[in-house]
Amino acid sequence: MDHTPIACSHHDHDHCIHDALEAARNLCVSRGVRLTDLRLQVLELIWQNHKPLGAYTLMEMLAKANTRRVAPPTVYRALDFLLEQGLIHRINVLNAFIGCPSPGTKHQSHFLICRTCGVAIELDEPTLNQQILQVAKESGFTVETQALEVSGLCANCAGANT
Amino acid sequence: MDHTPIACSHHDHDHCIHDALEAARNLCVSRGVRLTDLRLQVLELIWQNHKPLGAYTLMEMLAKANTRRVAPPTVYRALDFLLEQGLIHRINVLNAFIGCPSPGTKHQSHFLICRTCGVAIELDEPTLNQQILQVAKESGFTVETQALEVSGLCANCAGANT
DNA sequence: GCCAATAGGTTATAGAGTAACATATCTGCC
DNA sequence: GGCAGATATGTTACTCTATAACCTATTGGC
Repeated sequence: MDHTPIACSHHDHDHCIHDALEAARNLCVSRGVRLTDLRLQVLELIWQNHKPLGAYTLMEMLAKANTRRVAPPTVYRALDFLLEQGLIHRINVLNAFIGCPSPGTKHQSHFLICRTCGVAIELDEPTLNQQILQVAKESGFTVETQALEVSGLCANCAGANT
Repeated sequence: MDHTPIACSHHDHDHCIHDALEAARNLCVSRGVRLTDLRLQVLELIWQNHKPLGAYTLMEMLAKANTRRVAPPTVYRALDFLLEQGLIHRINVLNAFIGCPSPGTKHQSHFLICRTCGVAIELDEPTLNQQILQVAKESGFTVETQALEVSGLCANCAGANT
């Protein structure tokens, strides 16, 4: 059984971007929070592809897109907002950020990360989530957040090496 | 079912330290690599408790223990060695390092991390590991390393709040 | 239109990690 | 023992990541 993830396959990525921004707008309206120009722009840049982007990379991209140059706190505040709203995830192992394809629902932040092409594939496996919660429970541990970061080679990159 | 992890219970921690250092010495001898004074000292400091320590914290501890002041590359090289030998793990979400209680065997780096007391509990759940590998396989992904970092409250800290 | 709250701008600095090169120490070999 | 090559550590400087503190601008409700 081999289900190639969207992130790894040829696809209409404009569609991904459009959907993500649309979902973000709706979510922010329904929650009564403000998706400002800056926040939207940062989210759009993050969605440029399925690869996590660092804060400083985003700063450079902002500087090119706009005339204005943005200082670190500005971009970090936008990132903090997007994280709080569950619109993006932080990939700890890369110090980088990636868009969440299903904001508004539960986020366990489970990723497969390719060390060659840099793509990060978000998993949605309730069973895995349940098992982690179960294991934690057995240790008397109260789970607040989870971060599973599996590093290796995606199907494309592993295939190219053989 | 509730198995309080060692890290969270009262225990003879000198025993933990002793065992860890003994295991490290044996492992290094059997592999023909050099567990130098510095590396041993760093490992010992990391094992002071069951809480991850940052590289700069370790530097300060080294400076206090010895007269000599150690520069970042020195401590990072020791940490790199210990990581390579599987004697410690890196906790990405904390930018910190913690001793591995079972070096020499497979390391999946699965942790429960308490945000209050800072303790990090290493899990040893082959079933969980298998499931992660299975999920990755279904996406055609070749796993090289895993990092599961579950944050929340340990049994002690959760109990103290109720 | 005013006020309080929220968002963004600015400067400076803290924290984490590494590159590049110099020196020391440890082997194995003669 | 002494030498050579490999391994380990010291040193300086720097890059990358993130935040503190303070100020200004914008927004939305009254």
